[in-house]
Amino acid sequence: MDSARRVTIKEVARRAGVSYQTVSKLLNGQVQLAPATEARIFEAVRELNYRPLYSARSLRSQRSRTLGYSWTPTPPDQANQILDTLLQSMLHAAEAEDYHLLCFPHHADATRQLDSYIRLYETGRVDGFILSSVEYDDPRVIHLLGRGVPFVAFGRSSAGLEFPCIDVDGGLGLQMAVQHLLALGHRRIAALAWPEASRVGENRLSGYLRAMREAGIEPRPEWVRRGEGRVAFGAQAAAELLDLPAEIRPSALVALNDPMAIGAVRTALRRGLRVGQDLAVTGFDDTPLAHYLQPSLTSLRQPIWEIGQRLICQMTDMLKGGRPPEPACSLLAPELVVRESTVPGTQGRPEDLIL
Amino acid sequence: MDSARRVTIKEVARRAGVSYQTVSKLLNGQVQLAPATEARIFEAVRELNYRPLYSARSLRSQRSRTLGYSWTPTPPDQANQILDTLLQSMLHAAEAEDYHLLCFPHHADATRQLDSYIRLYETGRVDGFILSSVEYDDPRVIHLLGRGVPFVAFGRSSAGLEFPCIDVDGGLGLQMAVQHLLALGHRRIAALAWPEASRVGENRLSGYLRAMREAGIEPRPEWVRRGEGRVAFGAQAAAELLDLPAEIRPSALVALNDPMAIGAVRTALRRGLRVGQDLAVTGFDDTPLAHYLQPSLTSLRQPIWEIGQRLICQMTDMLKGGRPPEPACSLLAPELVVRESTVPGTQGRPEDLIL
DNA sequence: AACGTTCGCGCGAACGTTCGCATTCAGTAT
DNA sequence: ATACTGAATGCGAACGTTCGCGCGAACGTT
Repeated sequence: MDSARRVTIKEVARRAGVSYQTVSKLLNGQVQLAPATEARIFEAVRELNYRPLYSARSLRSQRSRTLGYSWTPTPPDQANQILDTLLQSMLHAAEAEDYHLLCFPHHADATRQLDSYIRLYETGRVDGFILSSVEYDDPRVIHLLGRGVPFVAFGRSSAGLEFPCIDVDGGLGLQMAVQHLLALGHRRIAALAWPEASRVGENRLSGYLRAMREAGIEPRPEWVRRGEGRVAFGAQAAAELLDLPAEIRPSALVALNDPMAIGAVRTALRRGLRVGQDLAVTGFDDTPLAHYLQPSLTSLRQPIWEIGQRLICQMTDMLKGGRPPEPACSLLAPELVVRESTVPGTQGRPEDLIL
Repeated sequence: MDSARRVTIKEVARRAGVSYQTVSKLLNGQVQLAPATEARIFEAVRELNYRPLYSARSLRSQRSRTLGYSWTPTPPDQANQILDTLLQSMLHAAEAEDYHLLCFPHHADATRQLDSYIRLYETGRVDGFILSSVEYDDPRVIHLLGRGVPFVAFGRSSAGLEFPCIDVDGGLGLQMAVQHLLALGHRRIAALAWPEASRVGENRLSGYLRAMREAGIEPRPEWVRRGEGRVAFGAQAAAELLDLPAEIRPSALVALNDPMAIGAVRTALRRGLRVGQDLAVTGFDDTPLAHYLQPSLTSLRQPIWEIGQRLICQMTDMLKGGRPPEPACSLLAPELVVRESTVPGTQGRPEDLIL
């Protein structure tokens, strides 16, 4: 029963009356054959249900048509809506390019983690890697660059290192948020930001400053509050902002992430303010929750699907051309999702609302 | 620069002064060598930084040491906290067994999806599959069983098909929830259930009935409400239950999933009831949200990490033994996570609470 | 008629490993 | 001495494919 011998390319060739190398070349599109022979071969392939053996192709061609991917796991008490979408989009893009994704576990120990990358590459299991959660001076980036291992990263690293990557243009995102608020008539717009050490944070904040200045408004120092990006800080910072004298009290605020925005909304509600009218609020990241909150939260959605597509395509392009990794970093625009926290009565599915 | 020629096993052998086949056997643990030779070989391996080429091993040994995994994506507006944990746990278990996971995209078209599975197996890219989201008479199960392709499933299928699988004992979970409520003194306990067509639902519900009867309480028909497992239904069903005459009005209810439990909590709060005292509520699945709600929700957590481990180990065991897939289905107990919706003042991180 | 050129296909040789026996050699029993 | 044993290593042969080159025939061109 298990004696189902594997169908090899030679059997196909014999049945089609050609040499097996010819079959190989036809299937790899490396040669133009007489229509008759071509048909005979395809028919033989179909009849025998021939499938080329992966390991044999890989051994001979010295390519695995496989990319490695590993990610830092999310703590179980908070969901990662990114991962699912990103993986699916990468998998689909990879399939279209006839590539596959090999996933391997994350290790907290950097040496161990690095060893996983190196081993996969040196054993020829993968042709390259997709990196995510890239940190400043990420050791993976340093070592992979050093060994000439092809990779594409989701997220930029520090200025010193140059490598191909895809990232979301956070500055543009905040610019969009501010312009949205300006269009609604707001003039006194504040920002809830991270500490200055954060590159992503400074990048996003710069978009706020830029948009304000472009509108001819010099953002006051009091309007920029910095702290850790959690709900509690957002609530407290919003309280301080609302306590400012009326002539400089913000009527709107942009937060660099959703939790801070949620905190700000809570403060406003507690003070009996109408969110979206007395105080408009925007977040960043578009937490799945943002949709279900009361009021629902205007936020900036990262184009995850497109990011996945680009990561894979950039990678396969690199492998195709055999070009050295070009340090081009593509920036993608986030999408402003307008909801009730800036325009009341916009939408929401109140029947399924959480609390 | 790219002329870094691959180090082969023959070079290692030459340097160690043995035949290359001996090196192979030593590295695969198939032979006992004289300590001196063994040391020489290991040293040569280290000095040359030799790594066996994956495709060559795989070609010769006819094994890929790789498992395929595909999953149905979650709609982007709701997060899937399972996926991340399950993947990581499977990846770690696989690594321990020297296996890898090859992920491939989901296709809505069943034929296309099936073709992905078959192709991966027939090209020798994978030795077997891990299946999740198994449906009734799942076509994947039918075809894989028919072709003798090894696989292990997360979740049982219909009674007609027998195959190796891991599942969570939902009945036991509800039994635990009910026993928890009984221990708190509740006697009139209702259940929010799914329509009868659901196998998972009937399984969970049976645990409710069993626990009640074991406690000498015959559950009244009015106490079992069936509907789609959403927040809205939970809210409505809870309202109906709370409108029952005092002598049969429930003081506690178990929901077969978290959204229904959340709906019930909302109804209770709107009526000014103290949740956890006037009405105790339990959910199922332990949504990440359950932790952050006000009041936080008592729920049943699926042992995802252990499920991943078991899936992989059962799979590798099967491949090791070459045994035919034994249709044993392991059931794992969920964990009851007690929070404020049954025992007020238990915990919660109010400072980070959403709304 | 002799000469390139292109087309269609074939041939030998890898690719780097593991498999299954065969062989050697020392030690022990006959 | 001879034959037997087991431990330590070697040897040839796959595994199924792609690579690179070559060769004959058909085709137009001088």
